Amino acid sequence: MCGRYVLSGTPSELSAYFGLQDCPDFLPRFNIAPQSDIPVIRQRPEIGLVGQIVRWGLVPSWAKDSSIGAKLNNARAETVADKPSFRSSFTRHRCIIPASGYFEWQAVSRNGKAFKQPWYIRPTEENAYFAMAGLLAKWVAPDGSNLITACVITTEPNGVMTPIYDRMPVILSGNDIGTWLDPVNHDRNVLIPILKSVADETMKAVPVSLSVNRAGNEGPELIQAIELSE
DNA sequence: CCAGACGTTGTT
DNA sequence: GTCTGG
DNA sequence: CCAGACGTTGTT
DNA sequence: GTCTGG
Repeated sequence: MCGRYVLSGTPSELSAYFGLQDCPDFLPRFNIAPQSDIPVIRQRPEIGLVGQIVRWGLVPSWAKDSSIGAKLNNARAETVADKPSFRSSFTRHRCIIPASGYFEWQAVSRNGKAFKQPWYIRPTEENAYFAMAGLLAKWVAPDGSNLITACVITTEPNGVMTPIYDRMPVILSGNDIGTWLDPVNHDRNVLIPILKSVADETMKAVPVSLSVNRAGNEGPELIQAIELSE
């Protein structure tokens, strides 16, 4: 899955990489947790690609209160087009969630004890970004205010992720990014097939320290590779 | 028909 | 809003 | 995702 | 065990 990630670049770097027409300000983050405000990329008709800050944790428009968002950090690619919580977002409100990399926890046994080893997964290419496939939803609070939220779509693991975990975020590349973001594209026969695990060569995984476990911790040391002891 | 759920993950 | 269960 | 709390009453 | 907060 994808429950913690990194976006360490600046708005101008992100704009240059993805060709954004506009991007709000944001700070570099090394430990982004669900319920955080995050930058996403969407396509505006007549304008092009733009950045926008939304909350991670999808709140569907029909929700009675926003608490359901705490559960909807991810959506499964296999069912996203059909589930009531995601269906309309899949048809109309797709986005890219840009990431410098993401974390995954590997269940291991060390000295006979269950233990979770965190890994950092980043693009093979330096200074590149992952374009994670995401969904958006707008929820209107009882007081009339709007809440825009997002979730990350997950799929089966590729060869890099299989030893670590049995799910991974959908990462789009090349033409698939434009196809996914095109707001007039409502064809599930086109959209569903691009939600596959990305090629092994595009990513590398390194083990990192347990510091990342605590969501309040921040800083580049969180993505520093460590030596694994037996 | 109305009522109630609507999700993923991991763990048992 | 829309689907499932009763 | 993981970490940490999980409660009421009354007093400061 | 389950929910909330980060």
